[in-house]
Formats: sequence, structure tokens, C-alpha cells
Amino acid sequence: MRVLIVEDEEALREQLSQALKSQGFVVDSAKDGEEGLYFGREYDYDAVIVDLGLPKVDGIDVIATLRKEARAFPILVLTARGHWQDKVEGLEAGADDYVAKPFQMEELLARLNALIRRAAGYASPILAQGALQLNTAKKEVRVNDKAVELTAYEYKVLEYLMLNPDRVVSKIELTDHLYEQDFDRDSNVIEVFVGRLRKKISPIDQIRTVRGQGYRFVAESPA
Amino acid sequence: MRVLIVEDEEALREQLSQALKSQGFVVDSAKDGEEGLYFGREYDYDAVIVDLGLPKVDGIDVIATLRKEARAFPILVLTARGHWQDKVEGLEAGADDYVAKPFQMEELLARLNALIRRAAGYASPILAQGALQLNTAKKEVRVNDKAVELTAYEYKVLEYLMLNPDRVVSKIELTDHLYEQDFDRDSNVIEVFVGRLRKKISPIDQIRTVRGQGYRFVAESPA
DNA sequence: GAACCCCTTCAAGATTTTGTGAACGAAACT
DNA sequence: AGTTTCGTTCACAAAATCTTGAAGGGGTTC
Repeated sequence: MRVLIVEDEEALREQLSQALKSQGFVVDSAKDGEEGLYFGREYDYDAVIVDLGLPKVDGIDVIATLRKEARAFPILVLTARGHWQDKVEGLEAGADDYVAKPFQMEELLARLNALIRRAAGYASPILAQGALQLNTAKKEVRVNDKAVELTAYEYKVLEYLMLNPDRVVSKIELTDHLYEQDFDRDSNVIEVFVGRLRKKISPIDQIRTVRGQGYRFVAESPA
Repeated sequence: MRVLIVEDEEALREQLSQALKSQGFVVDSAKDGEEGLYFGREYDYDAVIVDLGLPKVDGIDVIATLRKEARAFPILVLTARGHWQDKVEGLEAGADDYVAKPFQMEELLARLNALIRRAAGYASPILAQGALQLNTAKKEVRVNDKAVELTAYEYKVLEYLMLNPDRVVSKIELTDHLYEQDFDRDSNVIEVFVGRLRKKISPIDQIRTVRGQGYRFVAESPA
């Protein structure tokens, strides 16, 4: 698996590169849009990670250009939190998925792998856990094969938990990832959403609360 | 687990303190080298985080002085990125590891936990002793491979004992490391928790009481 | 601009965890 | 054996945390 990273900020680029290499990927990295374009034209990748907001040639342009030239590899964009439009533009330009910065490395890896699998046609963008299915592309949730309507935030909470299975996710972590940075820390929105979510996806019982620490999505139904 | 933070920049100090507390640490914080030195001399910590480049007494000096006085706790230094020499000086003065600022909180936590474990002689984040396994990353405990639910304090007691195996740990030491400093020392909470713990992890029998002195976690299952 | 949906906050109530004091029991000392 | 000291356990009180329903507000749709 060969991946291209287009990211101007050195620290992040290195960190990404490291993480991906440790997952067994072969990594090329470009420090700006121009380099990115060069690499993207020159080689065929299994996936490309592009940070929007790059010097020289904008990330959006890189994507658009590559797509115009019929490059088909899956593209994952990194957007700065809050720059909501970026993500839309990115997807319109031809990206396949996005992750908002700052992100958890695990989440990025999970999404990247999903993209690669999808592109290879092996698997669907569906995260399945027992009777719970989450179609990350359509943002659709199914319980025992029956579609369940979730609101945007309910969905985000569920998706985040499912992308981080078997790990305790604190409420702070959840708010950090679902909201703009300065969201009120001692609100109980998260609790409320978890409550509603549980009700909507019942009888699924995989969102466990770990008192004092947060919530954990358990992958397997308990014996 | 009790940690000392020596950091002059208030925002970062607070953020660190927050993050560590949310991970279950008891945190003391010092705003300059002088305070840091005072705390470091006064109490015993499971780890100390020192920012280099502090007002009054330099971080390097704090470390060197404490080491000269035979303080053995693991020390993690924070260095400004690019100040390459700092890191070297810090390690030479007796620090055990370093993290360059700015850093991802997860990385810092991972390194800190690793330091504490290593100081106790464990390489892996899973402390295994016979049929008892303690996964310090997930804060999960297993007995004969079956997960056991512990409350926060039950877990803390067990973790501390397991990190100090084959050594008598007094009740005072336990309260000092597990509670804020002004906690009533002649309460019998510790006894109560040890009791609850023993019940929950039975039939494991590795927490021995040493009359008049405290408790000892024996490493091997008895013959 | 009315109706609707979703997000957010508040606060009461439920639940779980933690801490206390007292009774009980086991070892150590005389 | 009696006494003292220390550890264990229990039941309850107190504190912390989670859950839930209700209601207000902002934005969007028709």
C-alpha cells in the first residue's frame, strides 16, 4: 500500500508519515501543493491525504486537477476545524472523505483503511457491529436491517464511538471532536445525545458508560 | 498516581493538570522552578513533568538538584521545538524522557505512563502477575482472562500495589499517592477498598497484609 | 411569519461510588 | 487467658455522576 501525504506543516507531516509507516504503508510526502501535484501525477497511490490550505497550489486545486486528469485514487482531505466549507469544497472537487483537524490518529487510520478497501471494491463503507450497521457514506444507520433516523449530532456521536471501539472515549474528547474548540465544557449535551441515541438504536446495548471516565462502544455483544 | 507539573505558562499548566486529572492522576502544580523544587523535595511523586526555561530557577537546575538529592522519580521534560540542546541538557541533568512542544496530549500521556511503568520495571502496558492482568492503557482488569469491573479507586489501589510488587506499601503511602494531600490520614478508606478489591478479584490472593506496616502485593502466585 | 426540527440547557431523580463509624475478629503482648 | 492493638467487614450516609424529561432558542422550510 502506497500513500501520498500532502501537508505543509512539518510536524504533522512527520507524525502522519510515522504513523502510516508503522502501519505498513509506503509513504511519500509532499510539503506543498506543487509537490503534491508532481507526485500525484507521477505515481499511482492507494490513497492520498491532502491538507486543504496549502501554500503555492491550494489543496482543492490539487484534488480538482488530479481528478481532471482521471486519477482515481481515493482522496482523504484534512480540514481545519470550523472551516466547514472546506470540507464541502473538497468533496465537490473529488475527495472521498474528510477528517477535521485536530484528529485522533486512530480515526484517520480507520477512515483511510475504509477508503482503501472501498476503492478496491472489497468492502463497503459500512461499519458493522452485530446488529448495528453504519453506512459512513450515506450517513445512514440500520438496526437489524431497519433504517433508523438520526439527527446530525446523534449520528456524529455514534460514528465517533464506532470508529473508536472498545476504548473509553471521554465526554471531553467527544465534545472536542464534534464541536468547535471553545464549546462549553460543562454542558451536558453529550449525555443528552447519548441518551437519545440509546433510545433510538435500542435494543442495541453497545454504548456502555464508564462512570467518571466516559463512554465505551463495545464491539461484541456480551455473552 | 501522583504527578508534579512544573510549568510557568498558566494555560498550559492548567491544560496539563486537567488532562492528567481526567486520567485519574492526583496533580500538584508549580509555577516556577523554586516552587517545583519545594514540591519535589517535600513529596514523593510517581512522575514529574518539568518545562525547561522557567523563571527563577531553571528547569535544568531543578532536575539536577533533585537528582543530586537522590530523588528517584521519573522525570519528563518539555522542550520548545527546535531547542535541540535543551533536550540533551535535560537528559544529561537526569531526566528520563522528553516531549517537544507543542505536543499532542495523547503522546504526552503515553510517554508519561510508559515512564511510570518502566520505573516500576515493567516494559509492557499490561501488568501481568499470574492469573491477574491489568491493562493500564484500557484500565481494564482481568482475572483468568475474564474482565472484572472495578471502580476508579479500586483500580487505583490495585494499580499502585502492582506497580510496587513485593514491597510493603503503607496505608499512608497509598493515601499520599491516591488522594489529594489534605485527605484525612486516619480514615479507614484504604482498608475498605482493599477489602472490596480482594472480593472482586478473588480467588486471586496476592494482596497480603503486613500487620502494622501495610500491604504487599506478592508477585508470584503462592506455591 | 408560522410551523417545524434540532440543539442546548436546566433541573429533578436515579444510580453508583466513596467515605464513615461501629462492631467484630484475629494476631501480638503480658 | 486477658488485654490491647490493628485489620476486616458491614450497613449506612454523603458525594459524585449519569439519566431523563421538559422547555427555550435558533435556524430552516413552506
